[in-house]
Amino acid sequence: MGTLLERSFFHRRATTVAGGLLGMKLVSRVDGLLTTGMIVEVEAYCGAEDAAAHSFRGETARNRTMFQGGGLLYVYLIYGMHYCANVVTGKPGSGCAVLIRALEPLDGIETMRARRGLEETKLLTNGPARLCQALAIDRQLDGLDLLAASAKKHSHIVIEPYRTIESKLIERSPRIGISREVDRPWRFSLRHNPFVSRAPKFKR
DNA sequence: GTCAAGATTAGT
DNA sequence: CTAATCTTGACG
Repeated sequence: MGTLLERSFFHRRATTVAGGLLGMKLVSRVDGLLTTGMIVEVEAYCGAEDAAAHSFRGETARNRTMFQGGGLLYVYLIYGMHYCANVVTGKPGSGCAVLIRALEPLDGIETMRARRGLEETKLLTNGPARLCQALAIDRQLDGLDLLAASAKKHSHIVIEPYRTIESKLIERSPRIGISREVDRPWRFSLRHNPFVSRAPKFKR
């Protein structure tokens, strides 16, 4: 087991936390099955100052967790069929979070293959909804505290330090799949990592 | 109440 | 390129 992060790690700007999450290990224990992966791609979303964020227009039943403060897991359903996982950042009320977009599979790869119905390792966790399916993350886990890892809990999700990433290996680019605030370079990914969902692209 | 769009993915 | 699939938020 690795070291547990401090709450203060998450109480910073979403863009800062986003860069800090690269190289860390996302650990899932669901149904007694362990699956983990190194975070290689994320995107920052920040409340009232970011029209692309779910929290932009204030708190609703769906985005409630985004306003509960750093260190919680925010999970939402998109396109009626896919789940996406975010790490809430900032202080309560700020409505900021970091979307986990891709992982490099580490432990429990056979479990991931079974959940995804695929053999190809590269397609297991290289997308926000794909990694949720591989690690069995769904709306039931929304609001879970990433710092309250308890061996007693049937299911838990935690993040722990894994690799130190040099800043020169971090690439910033525009976020994917949004229609507002399209030029903000708030997507962070590890250069040369084959599990990044899509090659970074910039407007020309 | 009605309705279009959505932080995506898999398949043609 | 498009279907899949359904919740959410905007508007009246």
